Amino acid sequence: MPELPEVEVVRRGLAAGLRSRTIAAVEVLHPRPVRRHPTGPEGFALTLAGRTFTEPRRRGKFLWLPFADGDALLAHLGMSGQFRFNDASDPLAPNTRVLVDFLDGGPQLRFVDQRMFGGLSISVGGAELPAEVAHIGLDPFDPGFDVERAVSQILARRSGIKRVLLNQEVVSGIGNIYADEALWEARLHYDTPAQSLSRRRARALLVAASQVMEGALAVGGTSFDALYVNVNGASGYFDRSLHAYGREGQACRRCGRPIVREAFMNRSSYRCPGCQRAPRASSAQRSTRVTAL
DNA sequence: ACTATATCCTGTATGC
DNA sequence: TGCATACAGGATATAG
Repeated sequence: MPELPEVEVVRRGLAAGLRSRTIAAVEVLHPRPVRRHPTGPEGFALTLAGRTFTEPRRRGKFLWLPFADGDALLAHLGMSGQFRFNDASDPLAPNTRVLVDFLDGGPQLRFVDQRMFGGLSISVGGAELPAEVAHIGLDPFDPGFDVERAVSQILARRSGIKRVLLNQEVVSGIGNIYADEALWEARLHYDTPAQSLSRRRARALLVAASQVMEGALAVGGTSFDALYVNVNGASGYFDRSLHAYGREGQACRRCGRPIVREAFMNRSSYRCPGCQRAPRASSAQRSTRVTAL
Protein backbone atom coordinates (compact mmCIF):
# COMPACT_ATOMS: atom_id res chain seq x y z
CA MET A 1 0.00 0.00 0.00
CA PRO A 2 1.66 3.23 -1.01
CA GLU A 3 1.94 5.59 1.95
CA LEU A 4 4.20 8.59 2.32
CA PRO A 5 7.62 6.88 1.81
CA GLU A 6 6.39 4.90 -1.18
CA VAL A 7 4.77 7.93 -2.79
CA GLU A 8 8.00 9.89 -2.30
CA VAL A 9 9.97 7.11 -4.00
CA VAL A 10 7.58 7.38 -6.93
CA ARG A 11 7.84 11.18 -6.98
CA ARG A 12 11.62 10.97 -7.22
CA GLY A 13 11.38 8.49 -10.04
CA LEU A 14 9.00 10.74 -11.90
CA ALA A 15 11.27 13.74 -11.35
CA ALA A 16 14.09 11.91 -13.06
CA GLY A 17 11.97 10.75 -15.98
CA LEU A 18 9.54 13.59 -16.69
CA ARG A 19 11.34 16.88 -16.33
CA SER A 20 10.95 19.22 -19.31
CA ARG A 21 9.30 16.52 -21.42
CA THR A 22 6.34 17.47 -23.61
CA ILE A 23 3.32 15.22 -24.07
CA ALA A 24 2.59 14.09 -27.61
CA ALA A 25 -0.53 12.02 -26.93
CA VAL A 26 -2.43 10.30 -24.14
CA GLU A 27 -4.43 7.09 -24.39
CA VAL A 28 -6.94 6.12 -21.71
CA LEU A 29 -7.46 2.35 -21.61
CA HIS A 30 -9.96 2.30 -18.71
CA PRO A 31 -12.28 5.18 -17.82
CA ARG A 32 -12.30 4.72 -14.06
CA PRO A 33 -8.89 6.23 -13.21
CA VAL A 34 -9.93 9.49 -14.92
CA ARG A 35 -13.48 9.49 -13.50
CA ARG A 36 -13.02 12.92 -11.97
CA HIS A 37 -12.36 14.58 -15.31
CA PRO A 38 -15.61 16.30 -16.38
CA THR A 39 -15.24 15.73 -20.14
CA GLY A 40 -14.46 12.03 -19.87
CA PRO A 41 -11.50 10.00 -21.08
CA GLU A 42 -11.40 11.63 -24.52
CA GLY A 43 -11.41 15.14 -23.10
CA PHE A 44 -8.77 14.14 -20.58
CA ALA A 45 -6.46 12.87 -23.30
CA LEU A 46 -7.01 15.86 -25.60
CA THR A 47 -6.36 18.52 -22.98
CA LEU A 48 -3.02 16.96 -22.02
CA ALA A 49 -1.44 16.92 -25.47
CA GLY A 50 1.24 19.56 -25.91
CA ARG A 51 1.82 20.23 -22.21
CA THR A 52 5.33 20.26 -20.72
CA PHE A 53 6.07 18.77 -17.29
CA THR A 54 8.11 20.52 -14.62
CA GLU A 55 9.20 19.23 -11.18
CA PRO A 56 6.78 16.70 -9.62
CA ARG A 57 5.50 17.59 -6.16
CA ARG A 58 3.82 15.81 -3.28
CA ARG A 59 1.82 16.40 -0.11
CA GLY A 60 1.11 13.32 1.96
CA LYS A 61 -0.03 10.65 -0.48
CA PHE A 62 -1.11 13.12 -3.17
CA LEU A 63 1.19 13.67 -6.12
CA TRP A 64 0.90 16.41 -8.65
CA LEU A 65 2.86 16.85 -11.82
CA PRO A 66 2.89 20.56 -12.66
CA PHE A 67 2.97 21.81 -16.22
CA ALA A 68 4.88 24.85 -17.41
CA ASP A 69 1.51 26.52 -18.15
CA GLY A 70 0.44 26.58 -14.47
CA ASP A 71 -1.96 23.63 -14.49
CA ALA A 72 -1.07 20.22 -13.07
CA LEU A 73 -1.79 16.54 -13.49
CA LEU A 74 -3.03 15.44 -10.07
CA ALA A 75 -2.43 11.81 -9.15
CA HIS A 76 -3.29 9.54 -6.27
CA LEU A 77 -2.04 5.95 -6.22
CA GLY A 78 -4.86 4.72 -3.99
CA MET A 79 -4.28 1.09 -3.06
CA SER A 80 -2.46 -0.16 -6.09
CA GLY A 81 -1.59 2.65 -8.48
CA GLN A 82 1.83 2.62 -10.15
CA PHE A 83 3.70 4.86 -12.55
CA ARG A 84 6.07 3.03 -14.85
CA PHE A 85 8.41 4.07 -17.64
CA ASN A 86 8.50 1.69 -20.58
CA ASP A 87 9.44 1.74 -24.21
CA ALA A 88 6.34 1.96 -26.37
CA SER A 89 7.19 -1.44 -27.80
CA ASP A 90 7.24 -3.15 -24.38
CA PRO A 91 4.24 -5.41 -23.66
CA LEU A 92 1.57 -3.86 -21.46
CA ALA A 93 1.53 -4.98 -17.83
CA PRO A 94 -1.84 -6.31 -16.63
CA ASN A 95 -4.14 -3.51 -15.44
CA THR A 96 -2.42 -0.79 -17.46
CA ARG A 97 -4.94 2.08 -17.50
CA VAL A 98 -3.33 5.16 -19.12
CA LEU A 99 -0.48 5.68 -21.60
CA VAL A 100 1.42 8.94 -22.08
CA ASP A 101 3.65 9.41 -25.15
CA PHE A 102 6.19 12.20 -25.49
CA LEU A 103 7.39 14.36 -28.37
CA ASP A 104 10.99 13.27 -27.72
CA GLY A 105 10.07 9.67 -28.58
CA GLY A 106 11.59 8.51 -25.29
CA PRO A 107 10.05 6.09 -22.79
CA GLN A 108 6.29 6.07 -22.29
CA LEU A 109 4.77 6.93 -18.93
CA ARG A 110 2.24 4.27 -17.94
CA PHE A 111 -0.32 4.37 -15.12
CA VAL A 112 -1.04 0.85 -13.90
CA ASP A 113 -3.70 0.23 -11.25
CA GLN A 114 -5.32 -3.05 -10.30
CA ARG A 115 -7.97 -1.88 -7.82
CA MET A 116 -8.46 1.61 -9.23
CA PHE A 117 -9.01 3.39 -5.93
CA GLY A 118 -6.58 5.98 -7.17
CA GLY A 119 -6.71 8.07 -10.29
CA LEU A 120 -5.58 10.97 -12.41
CA SER A 121 -7.21 14.35 -12.90
CA ILE A 122 -6.30 17.77 -14.20
CA SER A 123 -6.03 20.59 -11.71
CA VAL A 124 -6.51 23.93 -13.45
CA GLY A 125 -4.06 26.41 -11.97
CA GLY A 126 -2.80 23.71 -9.62
CA ALA A 127 0.93 23.83 -10.35
CA GLU A 128 1.80 25.37 -6.98
CA LEU A 129 -0.87 23.65 -4.84
CA PRO A 130 -3.95 22.03 -6.36
CA ALA A 131 -7.20 23.20 -4.77
CA GLU A 132 -8.08 19.50 -4.42
CA VAL A 133 -5.13 19.08 -2.02
CA ALA A 134 -5.59 22.27 0.00
CA HIS A 135 -7.53 20.51 2.77
CA ILE A 136 -4.76 17.93 3.31
CA GLY A 137 -2.48 18.57 6.27
CA LEU A 138 1.28 18.87 5.89
CA ASP A 139 3.22 15.62 6.10
CA PRO A 140 6.22 15.04 8.39
CA PHE A 141 8.65 15.32 5.45
CA ASP A 142 7.42 18.83 4.60
CA PRO A 143 9.90 21.59 5.55
CA GLY A 144 6.91 23.54 6.89
CA PHE A 145 5.70 20.70 9.13
CA ASP A 146 5.11 22.02 12.65
CA VAL A 147 5.20 19.28 15.28
CA GLU A 148 3.72 21.41 18.07
CA ARG A 149 0.84 22.47 15.87
CA ALA A 150 0.18 18.82 14.93
CA VAL A 151 0.30 17.84 18.62
CA SER A 152 -2.33 20.46 19.40
CA GLN A 153 -4.57 19.16 16.62
CA ILE A 154 -4.25 15.58 17.89
CA LEU A 155 -5.17 16.61 21.42
CA ALA A 156 -8.26 18.43 20.12
CA ARG A 157 -9.76 15.19 18.74
CA ARG A 158 -12.13 12.90 20.60
CA SER A 159 -11.46 9.83 18.42
CA GLY A 160 -9.10 6.98 19.15
CA ILE A 161 -5.49 7.80 18.33
CA LYS A 162 -5.26 5.57 15.26
CA ARG A 163 -8.27 7.20 13.65
CA VAL A 164 -6.56 10.53 14.16
CA LEU A 165 -3.28 9.27 12.68
CA LEU A 166 -5.13 8.06 9.61
CA ASN A 167 -7.00 11.37 9.22
CA GLN A 168 -5.09 13.09 6.43
CA GLU A 169 -6.33 16.53 7.49
CA VAL A 170 -4.39 16.38 10.75
CA VAL A 171 -1.10 14.90 9.57
CA SER A 172 -0.88 13.47 6.06
CA GLY A 173 1.02 10.54 4.61
CA ILE A 174 0.34 7.96 7.34
CA GLY A 175 -1.60 4.85 6.30
CA ASN A 176 -2.37 1.57 8.02
CA ILE A 177 1.17 0.18 7.96
CA TYR A 178 3.01 3.18 9.40
CA ALA A 179 0.19 3.95 11.84
CA ASP A 180 0.63 0.49 13.37
CA GLU A 181 4.41 0.86 13.39
CA ALA A 182 4.31 4.29 15.03
CA LEU A 183 1.83 3.04 17.66
CA TRP A 184 4.10 0.09 18.41
CA GLU A 185 7.11 2.38 18.81
CA ALA A 186 5.12 4.66 21.11
CA ARG A 187 3.58 1.69 23.01
CA LEU A 188 0.06 2.94 22.39
CA HIS A 189 -3.17 1.01 21.79
CA TYR A 190 -5.07 2.16 18.70
CA ASP A 191 -8.18 3.00 20.72
CA THR A 192 -6.47 5.28 23.22
CA PRO A 193 -8.48 8.52 23.16
CA ALA A 194 -6.37 11.16 21.43
CA GLN A 195 -7.53 13.71 23.99
CA SER A 196 -6.14 11.63 26.83
CA LEU A 197 -2.53 11.82 25.62
CA SER A 198 -0.03 14.15 27.20
CA ARG A 199 1.72 16.54 24.83
CA ARG A 200 4.89 14.57 25.45
CA ARG A 201 3.34 11.26 24.37
CA ALA A 202 1.63 12.77 21.34
CA ARG A 203 4.92 14.37 20.32
CA ALA A 204 6.76 11.07 20.77
CA LEU A 205 4.18 9.35 18.58
CA LEU A 206 4.66 11.87 15.77
CA VAL A 207 8.43 11.60 16.04
CA ALA A 208 8.12 7.81 15.87
CA ALA A 209 5.91 8.03 12.78
CA SER A 210 8.35 10.38 11.13
CA GLN A 211 11.37 8.22 11.94
CA VAL A 212 9.73 5.00 10.79
CA MET A 213 8.81 6.59 7.49
CA GLU A 214 12.30 8.07 7.05
CA GLY A 215 13.72 4.59 7.59
CA ALA A 216 11.35 3.16 5.02
CA LEU A 217 12.19 5.84 2.48
CA ALA A 218 15.89 5.07 2.89
CA VAL A 219 15.34 1.49 1.67
CA GLY A 220 12.86 2.23 -1.07
CA GLY A 221 9.61 1.81 0.90
CA THR A 222 7.55 -1.22 1.96
CA SER A 223 6.46 -3.86 -0.55
CA PHE A 224 4.45 -6.96 0.28
CA ASP A 225 3.60 -7.95 -3.25
CA ALA A 226 3.73 -6.59 -6.77
CA LEU A 227 1.19 -3.88 -5.95
CA TYR A 228 3.80 -1.38 -4.85
CA VAL A 229 6.88 -0.87 -7.01
CA ASN A 230 8.87 2.15 -8.12
CA VAL A 231 8.87 3.58 -11.66
CA ASN A 232 11.34 0.88 -12.73
CA GLY A 233 9.22 -1.95 -11.31
CA ALA A 234 11.47 -2.60 -8.30
CA SER A 235 10.25 -3.35 -4.75
CA GLY A 236 11.29 -1.73 -1.47
CA TYR A 237 12.76 -3.63 1.46
CA PHE A 238 11.19 -2.11 4.58
CA ASP A 239 8.89 -5.09 5.15
CA ARG A 240 11.91 -6.75 6.78
CA SER A 241 12.03 -3.98 9.39
CA LEU A 242 8.39 -4.01 10.48
CA HIS A 243 7.66 -4.62 14.17
CA ALA A 244 3.87 -4.93 14.19
CA TYR A 245 2.17 -4.75 10.79
CA GLY A 246 1.65 -8.15 9.19
CA ARG A 247 3.29 -10.02 12.11
CA GLU A 248 0.24 -11.80 13.58
CA GLY A 249 1.36 -14.65 15.83
CA GLN A 250 5.04 -13.68 15.68
CA ALA A 251 6.93 -12.62 18.80
CA CYS A 252 7.03 -8.94 19.71
CA ARG A 253 10.63 -7.84 19.24
CA ARG A 254 10.43 -6.00 22.58
CA CYS A 255 8.66 -8.35 24.97
CA GLY A 256 8.25 -11.63 23.11
CA ARG A 257 4.46 -11.88 23.27
CA PRO A 258 2.72 -12.83 20.03
CA ILE A 259 1.48 -9.92 17.95
CA VAL A 260 -2.32 -9.93 17.54
CA ARG A 261 -4.45 -8.84 14.60
CA GLU A 262 -7.78 -7.14 15.33
CA ALA A 263 -10.50 -5.77 13.09
CA PHE A 264 -10.55 -2.00 13.19
CA MET A 265 -12.12 0.52 10.82
CA ASN A 266 -12.85 -2.11 8.17
CA ARG A 267 -9.21 -3.17 8.07
CA SER A 268 -6.68 -4.90 10.33
CA SER A 269 -4.74 -3.48 13.22
CA TYR A 270 -1.66 -5.22 14.53
CA ARG A 271 -0.37 -4.64 18.05
CA CYS A 272 1.52 -6.24 20.87
CA PRO A 273 -0.90 -7.20 23.66
CA GLY A 274 1.86 -6.70 26.20
CA CYS A 275 3.41 -3.39 25.16
CA GLN A 276 0.23 -1.79 23.79
CA ARG A 277 -2.46 -2.31 26.41
CA ALA A 278 -6.06 -1.29 25.87
CA PRO A 279 -7.04 1.97 27.54
CA ARG A 280 -8.95 1.50 30.80
CA ALA A 281 -12.16 2.94 29.35
CA SER A 282 -12.98 4.29 25.94
CA SER A 283 -14.18 7.86 25.63
CA ALA A 284 -17.60 6.49 24.62
CA GLN A 285 -17.84 4.48 27.83
CA ARG A 286 -16.82 7.47 29.91
CA SER A 287 -19.39 9.76 28.34
CA THR A 288 -22.05 7.09 28.88
CA ARG A 289 -21.17 7.00 32.53
CA VAL A 290 -21.36 10.78 32.76
CA THR A 291 -24.79 10.72 31.11
CA ALA A 292 -26.00 8.05 33.54
CA LEU A 293 -24.96 10.17 36.47
C1' DA B 1 -17.65 21.31 13.35
C1' DC B 2 -16.80 16.85 14.45
C1' DT B 3 -17.36 11.75 14.21
C1' DA B 4 -18.34 7.30 12.25
C1' DT B 5 -19.60 4.36 8.52
C1' DA B 6 -20.67 2.68 3.70
C1' DT B 7 -18.77 2.64 -0.67
C1' DC B 8 -15.77 2.06 -4.52
C1' DC B 9 -12.55 -1.96 -6.94
C1' DT B 10 -10.08 -6.63 -8.41
C1' DG B 11 -6.63 -10.29 -7.70
C1' DT B 12 -5.38 -13.74 -4.47
C1' DA B 13 -6.14 -16.95 -0.85
C1' DT B 14 -9.07 -19.90 1.60
C1' DG B 15 -13.10 -22.90 2.79
C1' DC B 16 -16.62 -26.14 1.51
C1' DT C 1 -12.82 -28.70 -9.90
C1' DG C 2 -15.94 -24.95 -9.04
C1' DC C 3 -18.16 -21.58 -6.41
C1' DA C 4 -18.51 -18.42 -2.60
C1' DT C 5 -16.40 -15.59 0.65
C1' DA C 6 -12.78 -12.84 3.00
C1' DC C 7 -9.18 -9.75 2.57
C1' DA C 8 -6.07 -5.96 1.17
C1' DG C 9 -7.52 -0.20 2.59
C1' DG C 10 -6.96 4.78 0.29
C1' DA C 11 -10.36 9.00 0.20
C1' DT C 12 -14.86 10.65 0.05
C1' DA C 13 -20.00 11.09 0.37
C1' DT C 14 -23.28 10.85 3.58
C1' DA C 15 -25.66 10.35 7.88
C1' DG C 16 -25.87 11.30 12.63
